[in-house]
Amino acid sequence: MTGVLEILGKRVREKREELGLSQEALADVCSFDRTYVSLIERGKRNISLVNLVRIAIGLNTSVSQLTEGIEDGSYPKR
Amino acid sequence: MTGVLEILGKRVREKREELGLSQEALADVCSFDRTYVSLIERGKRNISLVNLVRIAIGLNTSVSQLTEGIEDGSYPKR
DNA sequence: GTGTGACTACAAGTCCGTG
DNA sequence: CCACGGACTTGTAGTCACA
Repeated sequence: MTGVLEILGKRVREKREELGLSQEALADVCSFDRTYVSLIERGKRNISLVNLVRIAIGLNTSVSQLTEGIEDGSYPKR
Repeated sequence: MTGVLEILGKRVREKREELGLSQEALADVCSFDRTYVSLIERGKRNISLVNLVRIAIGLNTSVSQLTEGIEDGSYPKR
């Protein structure tokens, strides 16, 4: 019963490493702080939709791909 | 360029009306305030991922469906 | 039944640093 | 190169009275 944020973070990390980017490099592309990318990947931040789009673009993917199947068995704990 | 929030709001409204729900009824299902649903549908709120999941569940759909193709601002696209 | 502005509390996000 | 922390500013969450 992993939370949605952990699932997303895991996918972001996978995608990022596929592209051979460091957290800093990704942060640079998305104009995020380097520590923020770290927080997202570890599921520590409840990312907003517009930032989700920025990340998706930086990873050369789409929001719907990043969030595919994310609601199954993982209702947010608020 | 139409913002991603407007696109999302439009889809939420479409889905909601398809189900024959009022904003109040949807808000009830998602445990949101009635006015918050209104804000989302009008694209006035940069909704977070966990709330996106709640809305998706309340609408009997998925986050990835709601966010399909929103990153390039090309809404209808077919 | 819905749109809107305003409001407060707290999370998001930045910037400095450390091991 | 990354995890993590402290201190800080910006913005969202969530709600209300009223249009």
